[in-house]
Amino acid sequence: MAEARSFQGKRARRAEEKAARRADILRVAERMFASEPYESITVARLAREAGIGKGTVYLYFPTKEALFLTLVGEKLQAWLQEVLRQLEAHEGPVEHAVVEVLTLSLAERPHLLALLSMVHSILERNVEVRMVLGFKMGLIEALGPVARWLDDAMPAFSEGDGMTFLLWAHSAMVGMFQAFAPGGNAALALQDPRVAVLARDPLVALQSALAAWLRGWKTTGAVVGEG
Amino acid sequence: MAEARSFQGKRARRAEEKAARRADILRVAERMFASEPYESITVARLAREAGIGKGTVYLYFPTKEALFLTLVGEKLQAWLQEVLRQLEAHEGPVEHAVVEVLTLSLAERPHLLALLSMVHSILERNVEVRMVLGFKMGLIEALGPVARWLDDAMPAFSEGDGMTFLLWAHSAMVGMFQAFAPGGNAALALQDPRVAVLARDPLVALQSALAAWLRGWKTTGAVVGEG
Amino acid sequence: MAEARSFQGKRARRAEEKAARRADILRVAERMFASEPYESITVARLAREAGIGKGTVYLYFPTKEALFLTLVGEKLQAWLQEVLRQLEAHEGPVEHAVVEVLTLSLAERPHLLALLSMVHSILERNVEVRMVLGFKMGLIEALGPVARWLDDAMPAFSEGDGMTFLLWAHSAMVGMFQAFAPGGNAALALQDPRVAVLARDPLVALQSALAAWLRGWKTTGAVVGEG
Amino acid sequence: MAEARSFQGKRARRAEEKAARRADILRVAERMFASEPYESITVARLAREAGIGKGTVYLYFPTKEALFLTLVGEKLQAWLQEVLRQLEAHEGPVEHAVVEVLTLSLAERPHLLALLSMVHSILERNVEVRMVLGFKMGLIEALGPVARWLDDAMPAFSEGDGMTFLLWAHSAMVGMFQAFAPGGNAALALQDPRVAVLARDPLVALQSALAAWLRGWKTTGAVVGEG
DNA sequence: TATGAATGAGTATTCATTCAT
DNA sequence: CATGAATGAATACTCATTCAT
Repeated sequence: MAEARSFQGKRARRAEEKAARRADILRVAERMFASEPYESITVARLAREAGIGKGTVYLYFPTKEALFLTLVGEKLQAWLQEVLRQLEAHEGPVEHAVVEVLTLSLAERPHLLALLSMVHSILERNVEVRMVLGFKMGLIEALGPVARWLDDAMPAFSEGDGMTFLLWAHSAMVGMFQAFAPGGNAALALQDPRVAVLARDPLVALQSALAAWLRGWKTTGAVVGEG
Repeated sequence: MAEARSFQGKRARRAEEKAARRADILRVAERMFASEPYESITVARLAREAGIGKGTVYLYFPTKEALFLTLVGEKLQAWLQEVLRQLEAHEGPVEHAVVEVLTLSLAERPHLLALLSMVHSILERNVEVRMVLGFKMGLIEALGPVARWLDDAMPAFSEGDGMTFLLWAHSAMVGMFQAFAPGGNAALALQDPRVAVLARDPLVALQSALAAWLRGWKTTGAVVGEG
Repeated sequence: MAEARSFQGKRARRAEEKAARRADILRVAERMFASEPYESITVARLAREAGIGKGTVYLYFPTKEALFLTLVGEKLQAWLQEVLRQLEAHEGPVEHAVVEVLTLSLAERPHLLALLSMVHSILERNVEVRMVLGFKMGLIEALGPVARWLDDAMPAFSEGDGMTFLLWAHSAMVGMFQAFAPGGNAALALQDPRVAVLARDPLVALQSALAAWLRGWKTTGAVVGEG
Repeated sequence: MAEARSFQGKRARRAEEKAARRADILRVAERMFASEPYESITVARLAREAGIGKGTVYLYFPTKEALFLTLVGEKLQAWLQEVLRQLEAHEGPVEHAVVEVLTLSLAERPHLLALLSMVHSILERNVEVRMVLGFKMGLIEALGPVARWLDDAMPAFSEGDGMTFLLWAHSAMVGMFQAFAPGGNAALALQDPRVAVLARDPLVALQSALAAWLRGWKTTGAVVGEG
């Protein structure tokens, strides 16, 4: 029995170590992504910076894409939990709170938008359907509580409108980030005064857009996705 | 095939013939993009399907990216011109017309959204700043008349709001297309009933979102340049 | 008869024009080669700078290599003619004159060495045997008089030694130029003090080497090339 | 073929095994270069003939040029070591020994001259300065002992003359090889009796030229760096 | 003659992933 | 468990030359 416990202990310790190493890898990936584009991050360098072997990365994640998809999922869930927490503690008009909470919490996570914008390009290639599905189900799980809170708290919202609003918001976030905070040469081009009218602050634009949506909200009816 | 090879062996000596061949190449590119992702399109195959030599493609476009950027620009301008035409001929409430015209004309151009969603990934890499700038200036030129029409026709719009609305709409279009009409495995995953709540019709969503924006519109002030 | 003469005149004028245009092309090629490596010179740019069409270049030279081979031949012949002229007018010891004339006249033709060093790499590829042979026969024709002059004027030389010496000199010129006046990164590397011992002035080295050969000359016997 | 594939499937984990595989690659490169020009050798074929994957080549050498530069360096050092060994064991007049040793040892290494003649064309393009510098420093290290031996053993040599003589010899070797043992169509042209006077045996010419230099040697003074 | 539009061969290199050790 | 050596697929672009006009 002592032996068994010891074995259990070992396994537990092992499991802890594994989780820690997995977290390590994700942390390194996050740090790297903060300063360089996805394509320029090689698994070899990621492993080296994490102090492990290349092959070891593949003991924890089946592919490079899966690794970053996991990262996005975690950051997204953490953000949504924080959003829910802040919403539940809000004061003043709910519409105002919703807009504020969403945009301000996003401002504190500068890389989240870049990660989110990457999801579709990543999801669409090199990841198995099963994993995409897993990600999306995790997303629903994270969105759910916020959506339900919105359904309840927003006077103009009928059931399901919370989720619709969140999906719209997500689309706007991604679209505006790509348009107003592009990378590479597009960023340089945006600095030219001749195209100044196209240069907007992504978070300001998002804020205005979300507020307008809420002001003009009209329930969309029981929306159930097309098959 | 015979049609595609219509130019083979001939030499485009007059500006007219050269423009025709250029248009030919763009047409082939458009056709190919309609059925496969950008990355899988090789210049060699594009040339073969156009019935010309690889090198000939490079007589008309400096790079593969420039070719597709030109394609997007042309389709975008054509769409915006059509939008303006329909807006000027609209009947009934202007808000309703704006939403209808934008979404219905988009529905008639099934590949435009895919092209638009590609722009940022293309612009951000492999294209010279000068060319990005050229594209963006062309975009402004095409957006301008529509934006001004909106400024005038929309009671709730102050000067500049037309352009802001169009930029928001563009962002929403791109973001919603990526979220609701993804490619590859993401499309397959979206068909699973467990994530049905994430599966929306992109054009319906866009329509509702644009309408909500207009209903809730509150002038954003004279927004110029980056905030 | 008048008509025939007129025709002859036309032909003659045409012939003159052709020669002039051919010379034009060579002059432009020479100017370009003076400031950039052979590989970076494109026929298209050469034609443009000469104010003619690409195809026109090929009316005067069968290949790019042939064009430059012709250029080398002309410069080489001009140089050897000048060398002979100066040798015939020399004063003082003949050995000294030979070395001086060869190196000083070379110093006045800064690009000749680069052209000469190119010959073998060019000859070995893309030029028909017949043309290589023509070049070499022209070379013999130009070397001949100088070689014979050397045979006569140099006390230590037997018949044939003049040509042998010239061939040795040519080899040394090419070898030393490649070693001591390289292009690209090799030139940069040579500037490093750690390899200073390898950095020599090519003309000084050539001068010393030629002088040493003459001082130590011993007739090599009737050398007739291996078949 | 079986021999070439001796490593296939194995993994070189120890430094010893890695050195062996590296040597293997160099050996294959040497064999290929013996029968075809550098440009026609593709890394893909090199790898196939070595029984390894394309990528594996790049595990051992950063570029194709670096691979061949390494090859030249190794052969050159081996040759110079052999030269020094034979010089130290020479009998009879030192001048005679120097000429004999240099030319005869070269005759036993038929591909060395081709390799050496390639160096400048390779060094001048596609290789980083650092690597050129490394090559040149290795060259100095290999030349040094021979140069010093010459300084001591040759009565006519002052300090530094040994190195000067070796550099001259190197230039003559390269120049004469290119002139008298060309490749491609130039070789064919040289067989024509009309240019027989240009056809010399490169090693015989080198031998005579070196002997003449030594006979006529006059110290050049302490030559250091560029003149 | 002159033109320039058309052609198409040709290749080094990276990097995610596997699997022998 | 961990490692890192080995793998190999995959592709835009240039430019000398030709030949229809």
